[in-house]
Amino acid sequence: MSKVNLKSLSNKLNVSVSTVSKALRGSYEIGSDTKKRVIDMAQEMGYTPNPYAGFLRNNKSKTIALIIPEMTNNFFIQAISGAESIAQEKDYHTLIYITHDDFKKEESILKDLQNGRVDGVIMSLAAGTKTYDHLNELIQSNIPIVFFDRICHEIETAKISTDDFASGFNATEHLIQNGCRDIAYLSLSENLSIDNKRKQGYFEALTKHDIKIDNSRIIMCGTDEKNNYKKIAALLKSGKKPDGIFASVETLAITSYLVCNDLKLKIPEKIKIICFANLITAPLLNPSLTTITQPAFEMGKQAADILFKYLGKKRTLMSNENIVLKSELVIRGSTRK
Amino acid sequence: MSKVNLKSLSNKLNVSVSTVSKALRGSYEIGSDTKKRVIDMAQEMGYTPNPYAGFLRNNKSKTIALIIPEMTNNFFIQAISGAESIAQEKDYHTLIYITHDDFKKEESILKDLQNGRVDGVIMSLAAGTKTYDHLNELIQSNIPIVFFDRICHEIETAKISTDDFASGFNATEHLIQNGCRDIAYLSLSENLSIDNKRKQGYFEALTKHDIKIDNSRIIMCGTDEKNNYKKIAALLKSGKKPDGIFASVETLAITSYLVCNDLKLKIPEKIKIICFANLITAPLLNPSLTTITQPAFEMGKQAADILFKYLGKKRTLMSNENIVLKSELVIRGSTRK
DNA sequence: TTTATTTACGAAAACGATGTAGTTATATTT
DNA sequence: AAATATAACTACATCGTTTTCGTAAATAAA
Repeated sequence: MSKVNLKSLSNKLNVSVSTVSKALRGSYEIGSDTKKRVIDMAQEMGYTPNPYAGFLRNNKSKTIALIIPEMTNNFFIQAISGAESIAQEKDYHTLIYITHDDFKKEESILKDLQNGRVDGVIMSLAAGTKTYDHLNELIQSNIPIVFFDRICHEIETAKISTDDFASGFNATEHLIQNGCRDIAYLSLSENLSIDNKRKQGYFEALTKHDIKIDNSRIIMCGTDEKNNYKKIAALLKSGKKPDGIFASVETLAITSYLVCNDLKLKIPEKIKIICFANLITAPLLNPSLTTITQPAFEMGKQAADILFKYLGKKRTLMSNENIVLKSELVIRGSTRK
Repeated sequence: MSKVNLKSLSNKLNVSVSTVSKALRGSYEIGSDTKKRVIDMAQEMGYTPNPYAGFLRNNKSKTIALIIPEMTNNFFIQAISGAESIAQEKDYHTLIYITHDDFKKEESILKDLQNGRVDGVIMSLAAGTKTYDHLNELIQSNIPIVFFDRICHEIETAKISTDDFASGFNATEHLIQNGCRDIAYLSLSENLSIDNKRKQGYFEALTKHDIKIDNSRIIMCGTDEKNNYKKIAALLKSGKKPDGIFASVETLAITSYLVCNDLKLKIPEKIKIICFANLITAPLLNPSLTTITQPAFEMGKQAADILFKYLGKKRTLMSNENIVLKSELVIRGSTRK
């Protein structure tokens, strides 16, 4: 199958390459009969433009990048699903990158995007990210970034997040109201602002209800499941185990459930669990899991919307919008009094 | 930030563009001192090559496409996760497309890929796909396709699947051995070979155990959750409801659970459920869900491996490999006798 | 009829990187 | 010293588009 491009079309039709190009783009410069001839022939020969030629010419790739920390978290799946749906609507293509919460990987991915491979980036920070030079460099290369969920306050750009402080507060207060007095907070990473805000909300609720803050109840988990299991198991095996667990992310709640299963610790009788999660199976778990559920799909959509709004305009600076959506506390069996 | 490209580098260094290019690619034609000068300057100015220029020149994009039917299925998430991990290893970029099980969408996505946007495609067919012209066209445009799971037998290329017939047989026999005599099969789509094979396995097991095949027990579900709910609810509300359900995909089992919850139908006492699934929460459900679990991550990896092996070689035809991995039957509470 | 305008097209220069085919020097061989 | 080889570079065409700038013919205005 020989290549069909503008040149081969122009040969067949005995017109110039520019005429073919203009005809296909519907330029007013081309007569309507010629236009039809060209379009028909293009159809017949199955012409599709070489995307990269156009990108090179216009410095526009019609491609965006989605950068997420991991795939084993329904929140991110739903969020990229939302972003992808908008991209598809806008006839954009979507590159996906997983950082596995590794700073080095995030850095190298961004570097790879610097020279115009994408028109824009939608991302959520890796847990391991503490410095932001790589982000600034990308923006200085004229590639806009929209953050969602794990946003970076230090960068001036658009950010979509949820009311993490309030949610952390509500989750904790919900546990307290259902009888918990000694609540452990399972943290994913100290680097993440969302984690810190959730934790601040947790502190605030404890304070409000006159419960002494005990820093040993902040369990520093991470991305290594086995390690998390060990830490949570140690917590729940200890003599003075907590009566409530507030897991900052989905996987930590799942691991907590597994530990409780293995230790034959009854939820919610012996310990109550609440968790940030977008699990479809949350209502079907044993017991059903009380969650703070973020509007993940909507967040992805809005992130994409903002990005495309910006891409439509010409080269102003991306504004420092800070969109905050509300999460929903869905009360289920795991926190029953 | 003005653009840094070969030309701007060559200006700074007072050498030609070709020298810069060759120096950066380590050509033997360039003296070692010049080489160092160039490389240092490139480093200093933060040069990264414009990807599209190279693609245009070499007709290679270092990009692959992952095309999947949906994201609300952990199988696909794990599979693309596996494929992405290999792509990242090989320094390839990964475009992702969701067909939402829609043939038209699949068709238009493939058309969009035809002119060299990607070097290869890894995909799973949409449930709505019955004709394969769009697939053949892509291959004729010299873009190789590797199928996984929802493979297309009609196309000569590499395919990664699991032992669906055997799994269907085993799942059904497992139900029978635990006392079921009237098993409903929840089908996703008649178009999909995997669905048909699973169903054939189901038939075979029924026959082996002298259970009459009843075609009204084949419930044609689809991608519309609400509709599935209605159909399953109708099935379980009817006077002669089945004593076992074999769900061909994850979501159908989840919906079945929801229906049973709402109808207060006890699993596994009143009805047993088994399902193809890659749910992390399967052991935590109420009751824990017996699954046939496919090696999804491994399938994605192998699909990518084969694709890259082919991309490494020069332009032979893609061989008609048919790799079949084994799924695992994980017995849990939902099929307990 | 002469001059301006419109219509419909073509030539050619980008976009940025690569690689072939020169072109100088310098070094080596005869 | 002349011929040849080698080292180290440069010029330029190329990939497939898009787009600016021409330009010729046809039409309209003077």
